[in-house]
Amino acid sequence: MRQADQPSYRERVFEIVRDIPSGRVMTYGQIAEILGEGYTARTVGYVMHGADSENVPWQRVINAKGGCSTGRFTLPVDLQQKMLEDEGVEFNEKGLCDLERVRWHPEGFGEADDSKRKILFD
DNA sequence: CTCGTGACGGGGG
DNA sequence: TCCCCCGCCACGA
Repeated sequence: MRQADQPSYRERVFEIVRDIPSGRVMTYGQIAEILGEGYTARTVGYVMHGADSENVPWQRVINAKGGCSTGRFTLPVDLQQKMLEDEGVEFNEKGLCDLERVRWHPEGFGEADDSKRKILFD
């Protein structure tokens, strides 16, 4: 089971993903930045590759453009987008969603209050 | 041990 | 605005 003192690289990522509430999303890079210590968007994506067999809401992790990066194989983009739309996330005709609106900020990291962000454009 | 790969990201053309 | 290229790092062959 556990590799003794193995910090379980994958588990770190899943722990954060499980904390993402329905209707919200996080990007690969965002998760990598929070974990730090050698984690990059690239590696987080690698970990998420096997997330479908884990007990995590993998569909809530998308790329920095606001779209789904699945589809190459394993899982179709349409499925992930459909699942997110089912949670209330809206996508435009380009298959992108408004990250400023649906991005989830874990407690203790950066600003959890996205209500202030709107002032920047007002 | 070395080499290539990938559910990414961001800068430049 | 869209497309291409290079950098990042854990993993498997």
